[in-house]
Amino acid sequence: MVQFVHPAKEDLTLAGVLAALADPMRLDIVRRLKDKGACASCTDTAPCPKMAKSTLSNHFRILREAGLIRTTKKGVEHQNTLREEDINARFPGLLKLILKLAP
Amino acid sequence: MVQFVHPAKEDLTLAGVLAALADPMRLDIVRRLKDKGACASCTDTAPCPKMAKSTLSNHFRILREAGLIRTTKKGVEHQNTLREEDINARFPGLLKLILKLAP
DNA sequence: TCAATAGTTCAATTATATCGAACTTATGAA
DNA sequence: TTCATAAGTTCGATATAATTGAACTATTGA
Repeated sequence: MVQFVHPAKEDLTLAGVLAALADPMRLDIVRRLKDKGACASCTDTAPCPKMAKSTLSNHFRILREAGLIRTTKKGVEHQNTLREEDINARFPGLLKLILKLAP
Repeated sequence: MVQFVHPAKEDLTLAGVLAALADPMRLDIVRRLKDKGACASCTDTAPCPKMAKSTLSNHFRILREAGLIRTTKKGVEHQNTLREEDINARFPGLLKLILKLAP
C-alpha cells in the first residue's frame, strides 16, 4: 500500500528540514497536518485553493524527501501524516518551536 | 561608517531566517560569528577556503538581507556581527536551538 | 605613487520553483 | 462493462536564485 520512499529518521538533515519549513506554503501544510492529527489528503491540506495542482504536488514531494511527512496512497487519495515522532527524535523541540513562532 | 542597509528587527521574517539558516555554509558562518562574539571579517568567517569570493559575498548578502547579521565597513575589511538580540527578540529560542541541533 | 588586499558587481552557466496541459490510477454511476 | 470524474504526478516551458571566474572599487601601506 505504501507507494513512496521516505527517508529513515536518522537520515533527516537539519538543512533539509529548515529548507522545507522555510517556505510559508509548506509550513502551513505542516501546521494543518499537525492540527488534524491523523492522515489528510493533499487537497484537504492545501494552504490556498488557487495554487496549481502541480505546485501543491511539488510541495508535498519536498516535504516527503525532507522526511517531514509520510505519504501513502489509498484509493484515489493520498494520505499524508506528519512524522512528528521521527522529527522530534532527530531534532528535539525544533518543530514545536517553529510552529509556535510562525505567524 | 555604516555602508549597508539592515532590516529593523520587526521586519525579520521566519521564512527569511529559516531560508538563510537552511544553507550549511551560512549556518556555519553564523556559528562562527556567534563563537567569536564580536566582529569578524568575511574571510575570517569563511566556512571553507576554496569557495569563490563572490559566493562568500553572496552568502553574506543573504544573511544581511535576512536580518541575521549587521555589516559595517572599516578600512579595507568588513566587520560582521550576529544580531543576536534582535533575532532573539523576534524569534525567542530559535537561533540557540538551531545552533544546538546543527552537526 | 602604486602594488596588494578585501569585497562587490557582472556575465554566463546551472539549478530550482511555478504554471498549465497531458497523463495515470481508482472510484462510482449508467 | 464502460466511461466520466477526481486526485495526484509528470512534462515542457518560463522565471528566479545560486555558483563561479573575471573585472572592478576602495583602502591600506610600502
